[in-house]
Amino acid sequence: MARKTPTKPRKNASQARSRATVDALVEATARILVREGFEKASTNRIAEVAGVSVGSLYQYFPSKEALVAAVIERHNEEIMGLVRSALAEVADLPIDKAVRKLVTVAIEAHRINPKLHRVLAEQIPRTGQLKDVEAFNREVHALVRTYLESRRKEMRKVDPGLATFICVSTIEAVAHNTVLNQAEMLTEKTVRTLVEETTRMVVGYLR
Amino acid sequence: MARKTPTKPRKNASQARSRATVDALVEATARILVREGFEKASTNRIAEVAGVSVGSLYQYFPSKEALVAAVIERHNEEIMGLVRSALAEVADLPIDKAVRKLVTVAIEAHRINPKLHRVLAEQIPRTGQLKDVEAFNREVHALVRTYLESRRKEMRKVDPGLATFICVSTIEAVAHNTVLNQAEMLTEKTVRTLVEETTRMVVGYLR
DNA sequence: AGGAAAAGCGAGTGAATGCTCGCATTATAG
DNA sequence: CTATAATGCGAGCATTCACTCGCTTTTCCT
Repeated sequence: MARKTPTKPRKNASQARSRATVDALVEATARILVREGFEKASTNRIAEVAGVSVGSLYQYFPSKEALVAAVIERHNEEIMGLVRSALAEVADLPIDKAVRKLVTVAIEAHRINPKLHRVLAEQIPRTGQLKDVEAFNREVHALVRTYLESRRKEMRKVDPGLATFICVSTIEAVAHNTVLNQAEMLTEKTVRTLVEETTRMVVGYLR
Repeated sequence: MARKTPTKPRKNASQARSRATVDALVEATARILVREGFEKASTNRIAEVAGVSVGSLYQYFPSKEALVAAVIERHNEEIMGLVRSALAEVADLPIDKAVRKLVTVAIEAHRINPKLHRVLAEQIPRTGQLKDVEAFNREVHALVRTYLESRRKEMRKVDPGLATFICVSTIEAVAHNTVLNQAEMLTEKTVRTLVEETTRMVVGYLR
């Protein structure tokens, strides 16, 4: 005997098969977004690419939006993982070492899947995921700010909130533009130079 | 006697009335994008808001995309006007004065119409306007780079291309995030502090 | 084995929307 | 004033697409 009504309206995957279906759907959505663009990502096409029927799609996702949201969440978790562990790793290092690490990680994070990152950035406002992404942003700011405050001795007198804002904006922008504009023609040497220069700028600013 | 076929397929407005129609359409598109969002910007709705019929719309714009492109172009011209004149004004000034001015102008440019700026930024890839926006970006880079090269004496040894990239990215990001995140609660004092801090960072980096 | 629940199916529905086309109205030229 | 071009109109066509529903197949449990 099962809980609730026999026809569960939606969500929840209990058997292994259905979990695979859910994964396939999310994966297919991501692939289509990257390879064919947002407009081609119709529910029918997603189901087709996932090797699943539309009906099944709607058993796990109440709407197309929910699918895109799932992709966004997966991608954000991936990035936040990198950022969190970088900041933990860096907690006891002096400012210059820490900034260098953070710049490096920012670029790495953007390189995970640049095209997906781009498409998602464009689609976030549409999915009502703005709130979640803002939360994600606030977490980054809070973590960086905490670090900066713990290193006040090495720094000149600055408003920590303002300094965090400027540093995070700068690092994020350099990483973003580097990966998205300069396409895939990024030699290791170029990246290293860029990291050095950005680090120099930020560190110079902080002390 | 007129040139060409009597039924001109599209484009071109010769009489005053039709120029007004074109303007109304572009203006209506911008208003809808800002006030109701991209998805509400159907051709029927645009025509309605412009006080014009769909048929007339299609006499001047071959597609919905073309309309959005026109809005983008108008907005970009507005911004480029600011940027060009700022860079001209700044050509003979030392680095610190110049950077301060550029940061100020960047924030001003973003404040022209923040909501429109946001919506357009999201929609650009969809309209095939990417190329035009890249051109616009390249112009900014070229102008800044020329300035920086003319001031080499005041600077440490840096690759001018790299320095331009980092400076433009930074200034753009700070302006962007300031206007888009901090909403409209921007006191003049906050803005001034931000300009000072950003200027300090960039100038410190350059020399 | 057999029954029930879970998972899967896909043709079909209804609504939205980009765009066309034949006609009406307004402006211009002779 | 009249003919012709320019501009404007808006009902409706064609298409796309999110989503539903009745049904079949697979899995689980005893």
